[in-house]
Amino acid sequence: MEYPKPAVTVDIIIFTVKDDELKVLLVKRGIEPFKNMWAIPGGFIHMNETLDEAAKRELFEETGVRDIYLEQLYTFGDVERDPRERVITVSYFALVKSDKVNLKASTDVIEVDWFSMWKLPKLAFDHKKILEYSLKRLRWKLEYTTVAFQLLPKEFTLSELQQIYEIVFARAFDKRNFRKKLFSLDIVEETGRMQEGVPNRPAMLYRFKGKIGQIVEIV
Amino acid sequence: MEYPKPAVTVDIIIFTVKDDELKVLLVKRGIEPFKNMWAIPGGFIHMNETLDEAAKRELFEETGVRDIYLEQLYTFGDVERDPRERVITVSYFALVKSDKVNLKASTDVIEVDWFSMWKLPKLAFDHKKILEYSLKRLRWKLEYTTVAFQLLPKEFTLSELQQIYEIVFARAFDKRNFRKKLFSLDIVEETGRMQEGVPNRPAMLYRFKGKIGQIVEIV
DNA sequence: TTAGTTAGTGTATATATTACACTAGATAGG
DNA sequence: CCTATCTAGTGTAATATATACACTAACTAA
Repeated sequence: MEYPKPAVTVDIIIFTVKDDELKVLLVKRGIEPFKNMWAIPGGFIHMNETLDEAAKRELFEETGVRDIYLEQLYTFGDVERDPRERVITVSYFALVKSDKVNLKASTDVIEVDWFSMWKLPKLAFDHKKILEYSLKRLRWKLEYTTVAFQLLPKEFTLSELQQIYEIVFARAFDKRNFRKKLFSLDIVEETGRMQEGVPNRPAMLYRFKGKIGQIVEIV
Repeated sequence: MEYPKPAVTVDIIIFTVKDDELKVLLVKRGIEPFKNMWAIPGGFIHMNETLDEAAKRELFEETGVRDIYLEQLYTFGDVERDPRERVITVSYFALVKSDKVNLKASTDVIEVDWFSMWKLPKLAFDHKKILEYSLKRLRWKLEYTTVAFQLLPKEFTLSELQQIYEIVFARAFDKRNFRKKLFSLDIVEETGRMQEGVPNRPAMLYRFKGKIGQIVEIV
């Protein structure tokens, strides 16, 4: 080993939509530096796993969820971003259905919780910057690809889908235009079944028939 | 140092348009592994520089060019991508005007040259994969941002600009529609001066009046 | 039976995209 | 100096896409 090497971590920005809000999963650190402060979950990579594998492992450790939409976001490598030593972090972002998630404090973590993107606590390291960046990417992804369906169950109503978009973009869309555009893309189909147990007119249930992440302009 | 750490490099995909072709700068390696094979230029990061700084330094070392459009592309971290040891590489891509570039073989490099993207030699490491990815990003960038102006001198004709697009996308655009769209974006202005010394009708010279990298749909 | 709630639907207007062909201004060569 | 060659520069009609907008339908709860 000729030269000193930086440490390399992966950080996973895990988004969900829950209680009509865009939320992100944060962990309260149990160790220094930034002990007792909230941070994006992550950890050091192992020498025998790829970056994607490290990200999947971390995601599973934090949420118990596998086989979810996960993509590399950006690599942050400022010299002083970790006060202990040089640490470069490869960030990933993931979209999960919140009801599938089993929050469990893991090693070096005191507490795990969902936070509204509009009411974030003070964050460790440069994690505020990372979250700002990830919101931009999330919006881009929803606008130009089909990743939003990751946030919905297999069968969903069109109003639920539209709500995801309204929550992430923090603005309203026109119902008729939203549907017109969606149908023109030919990525959803009727299941033939209706909502049950709702206190108002039940909506048709649809299913996604495209490919997650495929590039189409949705809104 | 508690855990083993991977080495971290930056690789710079340096694009130019030259002789009516999209070209990429490659170096012939002077050391093992992959000695005498062509590769994307790059090198290990220093402990006291950020990733962006490392990329700028490498770019300058290979080309003598500074202050050029440079952006992070993707981080590649497969376990076996370097046969010696675990190496993670953060790739960047840069756009340069080829006439500003001063090719000079640097440390561990036998030879430096431009290669057409359509006639690439066999490449070291996973560099073929990296170049394929970078072409996608390049096209995306030209389509949705103003980075193409980085490939042109301060004053240029609209045909020269259109040619950049035709070369990168490997297809023809309609001259009238290309100009109509361009003018509607309000990102170029006439200089009032004309081409000189051309053996045909001289074209108006324009200058870019937008901001490099700003997001606008160009084609 | 009524009030409250969400589902579902169509049209007209404005804007953007596409396809397409000729004239203008310069040089080079006979 | 005339002609051929080359690239510059320009407009319109047809089509496709995006936007703005309001009422009726189906269900539950009181």
